[in-house]
Amino acid sequence: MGGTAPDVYDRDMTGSQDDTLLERSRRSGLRITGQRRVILEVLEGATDHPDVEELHRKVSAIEPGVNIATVYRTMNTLAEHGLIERHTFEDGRTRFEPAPTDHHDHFIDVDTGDVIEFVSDEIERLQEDIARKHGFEIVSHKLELYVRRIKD
Amino acid sequence: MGGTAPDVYDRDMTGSQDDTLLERSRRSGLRITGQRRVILEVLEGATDHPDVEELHRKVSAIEPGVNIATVYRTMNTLAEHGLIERHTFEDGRTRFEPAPTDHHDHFIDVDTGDVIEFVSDEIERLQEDIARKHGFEIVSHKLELYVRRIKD
DNA sequence: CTTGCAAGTGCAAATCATTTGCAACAAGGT
DNA sequence: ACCTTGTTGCAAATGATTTGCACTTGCAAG
Repeated sequence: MGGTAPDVYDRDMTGSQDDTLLERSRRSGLRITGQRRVILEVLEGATDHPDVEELHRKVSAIEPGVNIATVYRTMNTLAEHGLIERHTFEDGRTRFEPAPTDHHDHFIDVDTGDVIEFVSDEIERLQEDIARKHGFEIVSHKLELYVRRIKD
Repeated sequence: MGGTAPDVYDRDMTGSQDDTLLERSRRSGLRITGQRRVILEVLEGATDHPDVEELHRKVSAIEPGVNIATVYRTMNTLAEHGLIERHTFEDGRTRFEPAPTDHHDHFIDVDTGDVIEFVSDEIERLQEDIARKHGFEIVSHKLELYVRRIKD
């Protein structure tokens, strides 16, 4: 039974310094500007998968005057450097999350719009099998389960 | 990259009423206008999952003068009636396919852009399990495997 | 510290995909 | 043939995202 649900994300890296988005950005050679610092902070603190507008709102709450075009540009830059991941769910809007260390898929609660992450090695394995059976190798994949909470 | 032209539309008319998009649309109470007839024809003949522009191009080739807004509106109407399905892959554009009789998922060939359908009951079942384990019931889902052909 | 300059930013205008208001039109029942 | 109502064309409106341009600012080298 590989059914344990890993809901806890362990950010603690043994011995190493912090592995914040900010540090990783710096290491990627990005310039750390005032507005970027805030954007990164917000991004890191977000448990959900915010879209640009949401980010811009939260960023503006901390430091007003940051243009939304800057948020757009920053997201693009970060994505190019592999520091964040873009998602496009059914709703159309593009949403982001800090680059995950381990792969995971998403539940999208159709009632609340919430996005919840989950992992299943079994499914991952099954996907490989199927792809191979069709003569493909998997480059990446996306699994989205649009769900509704069961009430009892 | 339109590539190879798929022009064999084999329609089995054995004996009784066919189950074309056109017929199903008629049954759904939609008015069959000249432009719709063409759009439906193109849609049915498409093996790939065309986007609006692609559709409009192909439709225009058969009958010029069909406005792209009409294609957009028709796709929305068809989708509302469950006659086609909308997809949003990584590329951003919204693409369509005639409503599948049985559920399936997609391989997207990252080199060619081709979209190939596949089914796996095993995966379907596994998804149910996982959702239930998290206290959800599945409303719908989307599985996209971005793949590359294995050459040996 | 200064300083130079490329990277980053603000702002507005431009793009892209998609939608919509409205007047003209036509499908399909009567 | 007639009427009602769904459809269409067109152009203008949206909404999300990008871009040109002039102006800052990080930051590394002096």
